[in-house]
Amino acid sequence: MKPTIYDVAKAAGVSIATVSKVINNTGKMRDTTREKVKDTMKKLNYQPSLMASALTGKGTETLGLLVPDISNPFFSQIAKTIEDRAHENGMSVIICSTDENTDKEKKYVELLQRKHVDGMIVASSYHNIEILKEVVNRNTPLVMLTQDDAGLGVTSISVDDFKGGYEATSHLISEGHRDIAIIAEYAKSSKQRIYGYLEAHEEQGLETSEDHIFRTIASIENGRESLRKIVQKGKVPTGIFACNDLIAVGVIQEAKEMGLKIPEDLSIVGFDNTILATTTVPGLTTIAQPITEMGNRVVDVIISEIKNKNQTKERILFKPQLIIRGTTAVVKI
Amino acid sequence: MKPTIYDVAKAAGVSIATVSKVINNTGKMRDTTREKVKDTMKKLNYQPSLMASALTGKGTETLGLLVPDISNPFFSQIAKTIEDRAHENGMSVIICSTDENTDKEKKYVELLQRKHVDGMIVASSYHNIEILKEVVNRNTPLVMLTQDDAGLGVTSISVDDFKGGYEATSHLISEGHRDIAIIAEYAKSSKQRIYGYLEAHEEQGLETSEDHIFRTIASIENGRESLRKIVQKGKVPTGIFACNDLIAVGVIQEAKEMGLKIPEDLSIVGFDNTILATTTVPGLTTIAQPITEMGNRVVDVIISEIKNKNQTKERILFKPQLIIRGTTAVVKI
DNA sequence: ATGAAAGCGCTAACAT
DNA sequence: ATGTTAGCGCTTTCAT
Repeated sequence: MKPTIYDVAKAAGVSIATVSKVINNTGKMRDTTREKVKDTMKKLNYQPSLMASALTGKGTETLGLLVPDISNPFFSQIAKTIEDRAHENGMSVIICSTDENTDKEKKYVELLQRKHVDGMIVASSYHNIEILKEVVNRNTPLVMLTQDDAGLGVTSISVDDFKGGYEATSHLISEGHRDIAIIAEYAKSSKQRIYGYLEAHEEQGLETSEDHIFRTIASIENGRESLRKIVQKGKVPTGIFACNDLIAVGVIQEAKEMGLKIPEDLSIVGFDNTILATTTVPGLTTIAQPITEMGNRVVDVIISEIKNKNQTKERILFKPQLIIRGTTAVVKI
Repeated sequence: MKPTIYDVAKAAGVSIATVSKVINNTGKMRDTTREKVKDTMKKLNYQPSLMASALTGKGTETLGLLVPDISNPFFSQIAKTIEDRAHENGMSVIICSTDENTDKEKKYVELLQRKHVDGMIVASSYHNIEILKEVVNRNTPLVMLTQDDAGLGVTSISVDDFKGGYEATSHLISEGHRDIAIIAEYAKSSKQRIYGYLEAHEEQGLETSEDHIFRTIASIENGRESLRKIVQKGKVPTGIFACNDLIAVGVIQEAKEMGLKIPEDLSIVGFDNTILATTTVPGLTTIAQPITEMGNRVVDVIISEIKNKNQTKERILFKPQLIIRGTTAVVKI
């Protein structure tokens, strides 16, 4: 079965200390010895146990990533860049989908701690703050992605949600829309997007009303349902700002089934600029998050925190970018 | 910092053996003792180290999952169900995207072994068979997903690719298409789909030619490029069977830019039935893989292999299902 | 019913 | 230059 350091030592005729040294490329020794050990490692197909070494104080070289749902394209896309960057740095990542469920979050966070992950990236939004605080107290580097720091005093990386909401809404307003609904998520980030939505209206001296603000959880089905709710409320708005692409797609699909023409009868702006935004017809006008940059950055940050703890914490906001495609147009009079 | 079993033992006034027993719910002891220990575990917020226990022979409660690319919706969707099912069974999963790169596969497989994963699910297609053999030899349960067993003698779970290819093609043929191209991947599964494509033709006494078989790697961009190549070759076929939805979407997009009407000028069938198939316009006719069932099944299998090794190995084929949407129509005369 | 102690595979000080 | 040894946090057998 799996050879251990002892097997290698015996086969190479040296002590385990020597083997350990060649594994870690530390210490000094005769070149011939090093070669001999390397050879026998290869011959035995020896693979040092990361668990054993982690137990002696070294890291586990694994990162934990908490997302709401890995099957949501936004998260799978960002997970991919996180994974790539992590591997470039010799780390792998355990992905957990919380389904925006506080119990699951708790369970997964504890699990990740028991697995001794070297750091945790939290891109999931429902929080049991106490749990996360525990993590921080226990000195496990933790950074928030797509989220504010929830009062934890950790660094957070996200897009400028306020600005994104502002730009999405301003675009609609500039096209003449005066009756704009917003479908947000429950997450904090959505709150900022709502504020941006409000700000854009206010700036133009436009009224807003609670009636135009809807909330749901990200999924195509929920997007459809939201549109149904909006329509039930009475007058159909001319524009909808959906706080993510998944919801926007749902709105598009439902609108079509209702016989609403897009963008003639209804303009839609999404958020995220995932792969979905390019596959709808018309293409989805949306607010792009710099997914790759954010993913890379978050692992850079967490790795530097792992290397030398107590880095200064920051709140990093990336610039959102309005991508105009076909789901928005000048409002019909 | 993190409390250990010693801290708990000391605080509770018992030995670590006793604490271990309550952690694992083994052995007998006075109820009061058990309670006392439980209480102090709670008070100290103690979380047993999985690494330490793994080192003593228990499992790591971790599964490794190798996929070509987690940002491909098919894989992120199946990863989600795998993750869910795994967690239901107290296991978490480390996901690695190989990018269909043999070197990466090798690197990740070794990594996963060093991390002592209890089992590995391989849904990635380019194989360094030797590496995988090593895994099997070392007695780490391994099951192939979406792939045949590559001569490893392990159980494999996939859709019936041959049948899927046959049905996709037959559908096109039944709509009157006589000039059908196929865009496949390099994977083994694609080979089966090609055979299905061939079979469907043969059954109808229709000619086929190598000229109509194209290969690429799954991505929208490669789908677009493939269509360009097909067009360059001369006569544009009336039907295209793309071996996955991503490629199909690329074909649709490129076709539109070329001014080709879908399905009037070109009928398209995809494969997978991912979220993308519902967002295109028209909706994508595609071959559905039972993603949830396959995902659940694969973890059930691997878990039973982990529990009692040497399960009988099988080749499990799920039934594909043709989902007719809007990208296919009777051929124009 | 409870505890002492050996051992899992490795690292890192300390000897030689 | 190389080896000895004491942990790391836990499980498990064997005593008590």
